[in-house]
Amino acid sequence: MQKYSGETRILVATDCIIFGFDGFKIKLLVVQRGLEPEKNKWSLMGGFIQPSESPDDAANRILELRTGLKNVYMEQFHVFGRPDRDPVERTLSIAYFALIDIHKYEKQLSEEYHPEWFLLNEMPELIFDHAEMVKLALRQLRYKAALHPLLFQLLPEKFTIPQLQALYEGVYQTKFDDRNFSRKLLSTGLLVKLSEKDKLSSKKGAFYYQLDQSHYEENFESFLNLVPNPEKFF
Amino acid sequence: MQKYSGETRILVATDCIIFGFDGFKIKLLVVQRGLEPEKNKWSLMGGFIQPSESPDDAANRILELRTGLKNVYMEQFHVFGRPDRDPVERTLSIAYFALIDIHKYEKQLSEEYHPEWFLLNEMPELIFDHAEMVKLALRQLRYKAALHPLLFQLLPEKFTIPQLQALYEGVYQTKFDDRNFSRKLLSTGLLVKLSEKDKLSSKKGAFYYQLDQSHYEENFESFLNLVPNPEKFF
DNA sequence: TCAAAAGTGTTCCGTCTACACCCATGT
DNA sequence: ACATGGGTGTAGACGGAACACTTTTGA
Repeated sequence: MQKYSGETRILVATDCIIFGFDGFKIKLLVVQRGLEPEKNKWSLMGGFIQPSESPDDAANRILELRTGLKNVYMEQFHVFGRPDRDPVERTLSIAYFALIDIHKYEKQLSEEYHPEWFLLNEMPELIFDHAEMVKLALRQLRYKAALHPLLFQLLPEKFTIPQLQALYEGVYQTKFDDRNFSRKLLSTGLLVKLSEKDKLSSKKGAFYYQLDQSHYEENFESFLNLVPNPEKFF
Repeated sequence: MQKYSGETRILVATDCIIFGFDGFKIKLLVVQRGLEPEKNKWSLMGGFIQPSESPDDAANRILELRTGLKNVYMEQFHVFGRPDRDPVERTLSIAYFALIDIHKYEKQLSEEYHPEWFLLNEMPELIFDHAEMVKLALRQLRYKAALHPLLFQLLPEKFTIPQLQALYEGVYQTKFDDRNFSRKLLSTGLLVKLSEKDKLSSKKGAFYYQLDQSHYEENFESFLNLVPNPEKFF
């Protein structure tokens, strides 16, 4: 079978937006770009799709190549395609995003491209339209996290309710009522209480919980209401 | 500035999934494919992105080219990129979807590619992975329509509440309680009651309403609850 | 004993559901 | 008069918001 003739083929890249939580703040992972133009400037982890790989495969390969991170669940969320978004040559970019527990992946991070975590409001200037991508990804994150039990994934195996609350407060840049938050959270039935307590952040100590994995998977699409008035944040 | 060397460029298409409502049922618009392979088989409206157009522009151009439809608000929703999805040559497809009032666009439809509306459960076989695209788009439609005032757009300027309910019931393939539906709907404040009644479908007659346009625009992102237990439908 | 953080109880209120019932009108 | 579909009223369950209060323990 012959090819489609007379049509223009285009470079297609994927860019990965990786949000992480270190227990206190939400951060974004960026690397130093390895090729001209804009070499050594801060950039999302990006690269070109190869002839025989799917966009999902490309995103995973590129993330590992640039940072060393493996087995991160990323979701495709938008194609950026302004014809002039890359000054060198027209390039479409399929953007992916993910959320991770920074400590859990700490050891995997390779130094080759100098990956670095930045606080959202201390982000350096990013190349091309990457700042716009981050903005849209954050919006998407807030949207999904307001409706579904998504942020639970950013925490270590065992975590306390105040930690999870800090995470939500980080994502939405606001404060929630501790008392209602914990009650709502427990009422979801997604958590299993452990006997151990975390005594570091308070005198009373907060019980550790872990995800009820099977419950979590079957309720992943269910609607939560941990964030009051979510539309306020979009 | 030179080009990126050593990278493979890929064909990129857009495909448009157009859902329509004729007052009774939800339908999908498809055309007969104009080129080999699979020429004359049923297909979504698709075509290749040109060098200097954005994906959004391409989707609009292609929709008009294939069907004659102009000024349809479409939303990008997913990239389909399995390397072998097009047997001729690797092609990525950026899928767009939209919802329209069939009657409103009836006159614009051009006959060149034999566009035709099919009921969702009477769809012919579609080429490539187009059936999968439709399935995902329908899921997306149900998701968004359960949360936001989206379906209102599918109706003519003036419409009755039972008509709107029939539309929701078509999208979710189920029945809602008429009494609660109309009360919830009115409580959104998005509708303006007209003095005229539609007497065709009942003896008592149902009042016509129209969208309160300014309200609608500012509340487009607000959350509705016209669909009980929406997670049931995903 | 006091301070600090975790977490529970309680009250108020608005919203959803289910369903009885009333309304308007063509036949 | 009565059948038909359009719509309102109402009672009970439920869940969220606000906030007083109790619990635990280190200093």
